[in-house]
Amino acid sequence: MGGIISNSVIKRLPRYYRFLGELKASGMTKISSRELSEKMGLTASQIRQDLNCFGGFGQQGYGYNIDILQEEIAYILGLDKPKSIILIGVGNLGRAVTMHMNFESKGFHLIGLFDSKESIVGQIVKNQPVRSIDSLDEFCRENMPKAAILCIPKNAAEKIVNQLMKLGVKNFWNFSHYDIAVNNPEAKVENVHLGDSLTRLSYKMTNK
Amino acid sequence: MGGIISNSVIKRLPRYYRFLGELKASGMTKISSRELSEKMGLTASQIRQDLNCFGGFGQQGYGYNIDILQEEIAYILGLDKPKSIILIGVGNLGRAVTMHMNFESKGFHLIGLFDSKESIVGQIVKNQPVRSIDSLDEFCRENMPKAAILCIPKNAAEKIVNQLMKLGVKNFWNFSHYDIAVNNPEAKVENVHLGDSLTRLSYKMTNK
DNA sequence: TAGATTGTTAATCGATTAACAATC
DNA sequence: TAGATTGTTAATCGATTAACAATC
Repeated sequence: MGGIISNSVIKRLPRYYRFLGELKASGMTKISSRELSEKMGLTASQIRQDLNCFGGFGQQGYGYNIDILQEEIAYILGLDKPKSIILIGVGNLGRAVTMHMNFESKGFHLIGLFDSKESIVGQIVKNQPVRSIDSLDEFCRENMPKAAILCIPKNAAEKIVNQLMKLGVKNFWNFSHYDIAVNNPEAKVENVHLGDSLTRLSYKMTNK
Repeated sequence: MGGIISNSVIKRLPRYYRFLGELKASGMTKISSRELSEKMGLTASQIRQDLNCFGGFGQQGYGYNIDILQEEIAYILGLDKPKSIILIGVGNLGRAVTMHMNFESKGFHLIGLFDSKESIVGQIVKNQPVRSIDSLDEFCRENMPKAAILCIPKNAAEKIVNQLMKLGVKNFWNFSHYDIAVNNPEAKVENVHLGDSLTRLSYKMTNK
């Protein structure tokens, strides 16, 4: 426990967290690796391996306590830690992300919205004013956001990323098609590439 | 060539496709695996292994012809095949996906929008009327869509998925939190789980 | 031809699965 | 105690990297 958790495990953790939440909501208090494996479509072996990365929370002959396990995963994922975040680009996608996402449940506080378009600046979205991109420097120096959501086109993204990196904002939820990680090794990036995702669906539909 | 392409390779193909498109747009006609590896942040070895899954398109001492390679990847991904798709749930997210995504460039035709809300049905989004979810059966029998985009809440998704499966719509671009694949082994599913993605960003920000 | 770079095999690395002793 | 189920080690499987002969 406390060791290095592999990337493969990390990718599965949010899903464990969700499933445990549902089990909890359904009134269950414990579950075995076998039961969970059937519900999630994984092997029991993999579940035991995964959960053991961060210490033995199961009990032989009994299984896992759902409450304790979920709390532990929340801690590993940092969901309990407050994290401020801003969003750049309040177009269709940015607006949807702002409205749709439950930031608070993951410990995020969305503290600012920015856009470059005259017609969008000043609008109120989810109780927040859309600020001019020109005020980004000042806002960041005052409010020190920890992360930024990029809902802007590829060609605008490079400049904004450089600007944000200089301001100390080095964590990105990246919906743009700009490849942040290749050019900024110190940045932490989570990409959501909708185009690539739809492309993979095309592959799956085409091949067998 | 023509053999089984592993899942790991498939995940990388859309990105290859994009990078090759950019190189083409910049006027280049050929590239070596080493050059491409530097641009993409991969190893040259991996690129050669990946590209060889579908036959030898390189030339020793020369490299790869960008045009030919990109076309080949497009073919593998099925981007050239016309595929009709409908979207269920024209809320913030569904609206953004409808407006934002370039379906045609991936061979998709978005042929119908559906929602259950009185206030949304009848609206025009991207030149298409939002239809009542009550007309889904009739529409599918008439138009035989190949795939569906789900932008609906988890609790509505199970019913809709069952309905669509019965109608022969078995390919899903799934933005809902309903786990289609676990309950429908024959379905082909590409998940976009924004909550899990933001959760992973939380992890990256929290841990070193 | 000489140089470059692929295609491909072999070596390494990591992740998943299986097995079982420990133990609740 | 007996039965169940974990924690953990070992075996298997697959993916990535390295190496180099083939060849343009």
